[in-house]
Amino acid sequence: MPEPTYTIAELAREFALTPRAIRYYEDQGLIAPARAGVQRVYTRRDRIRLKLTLRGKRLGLSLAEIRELIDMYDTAPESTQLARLLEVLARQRAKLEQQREDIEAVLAELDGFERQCRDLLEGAERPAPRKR
DNA sequence: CTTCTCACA
DNA sequence: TGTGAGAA
Repeated sequence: MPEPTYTIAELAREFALTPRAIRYYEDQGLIAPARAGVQRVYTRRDRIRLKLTLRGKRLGLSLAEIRELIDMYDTAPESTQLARLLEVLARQRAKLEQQREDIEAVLAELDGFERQCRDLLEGAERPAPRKR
């Protein structure tokens, strides 16, 4: 059985990406498909790397981080790879928690403004009784 | 289908 | 982090 291969259009369809995005990932060093003349030929291995790339993206990792992890996938020993993965994940967790703090601060400020607005509105609808 | 470039968000 | 257009 020969290796199954894929065209860029096939992978684009399978992973719901544009061919352009896949070429962009290649530019960023995440995949390195072979060529048949000028056309890219993707092997099962390229397909796996693309899948790993998308998993990294779901975790919110940068393409540079994903590239580093993917490179280790076929170079560094697994223990090294897993240790590095844990570092990246810890940093990502810290980043998300910081974002959550920032969002909560803005939400609190929003609460304050809303309260002021409602107070003003109430004042207009039910004006203070005039003195007579 | 390909490369490359410029522009845009 | 991508996209779209246009040239070749």
